[in-house]
Amino acid sequence: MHEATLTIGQLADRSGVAPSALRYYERLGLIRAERTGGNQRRYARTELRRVAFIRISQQVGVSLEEIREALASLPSGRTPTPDDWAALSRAWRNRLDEKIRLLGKLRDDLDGCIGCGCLSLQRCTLYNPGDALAAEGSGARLMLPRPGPDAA
Amino acid sequence: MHEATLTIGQLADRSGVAPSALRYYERLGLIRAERTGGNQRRYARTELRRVAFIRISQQVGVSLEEIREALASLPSGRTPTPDDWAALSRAWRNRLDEKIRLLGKLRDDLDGCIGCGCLSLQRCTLYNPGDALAAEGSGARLMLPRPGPDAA
DNA sequence: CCTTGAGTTGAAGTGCGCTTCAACTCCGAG
DNA sequence: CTCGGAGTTGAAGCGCACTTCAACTCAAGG
Repeated sequence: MHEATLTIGQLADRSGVAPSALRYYERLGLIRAERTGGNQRRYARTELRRVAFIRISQQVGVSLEEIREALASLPSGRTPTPDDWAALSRAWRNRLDEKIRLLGKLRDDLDGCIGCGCLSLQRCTLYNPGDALAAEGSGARLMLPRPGPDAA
Repeated sequence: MHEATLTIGQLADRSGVAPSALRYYERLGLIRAERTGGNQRRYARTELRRVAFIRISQQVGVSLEEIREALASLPSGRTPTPDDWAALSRAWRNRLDEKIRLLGKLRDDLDGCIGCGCLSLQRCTLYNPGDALAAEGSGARLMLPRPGPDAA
């Protein structure tokens, strides 16, 4: 009881993430696991934190690849300290702030567009997400929606 | 010569949405087009507004299916008036407000968690998927509680 | 030892939001 | 009338984030 490591089922239960997803994360290099003699995964408890970070980041709209890159900034040799995590979280916080700001702008623009009836026009600030984001965000690439790269 | 209707290429140029996407939207019932004798699509200019609404909504993280439902609330008989659009936009505005609120909460929680080191714990408000901050990105995924016979 | 439930793998499937392709038609300028 | 770019279709493919499946092994209780 309360052992040093977790089975995949235990990690799944505690994190709320399906085992299949955890295996998938591992394949992508987002989390790690040791193996028992019988080849079963055993997770260090710190992996719980990584999984939490992954899910939280996803809620902010970050892709797994980007999350992988972020996690790669954690020290590989030692167990990450609270400071290590704080550094990551700060970066995400900026992302959140920027995202909140953009949504606020979108909302205000939407209000404006209700009044002016310009909803269909490109010149409307609502309708040029790329420019609007690039023009103002020092935080760089934010919430470009899914549409393909050459939707031009 | 500023004609009454637009070809798919014209609509694509003016809306910034690829023709293939426009056909896809039509298949899903998000936009409509008349046909020429030769079976080519001709779009009423009001479709521009629908397309704009679609793209804006996607930025807020709404799925095409939900957008379809929203658009279905527009009057089918007549051309939607500014008031019709305003009603839709108001609903979206609420959505934006809610989303902004959730992101703010996420940010504050993240701050709190940096301090308390609870990033890995379920009791952390960050980690409660119930809020379904659906994020944008590839298809709004709900963080479904794991399917399966947990209860069984 | 036997059984049972949890875990293992690679491969294939799913859903969304499209894009690409092949094969064909339309339409307007010359 | 010819030509070529724009348009048409259904079917297939893609990228992401997973899930499901089949076939198998492991681990622990009786």
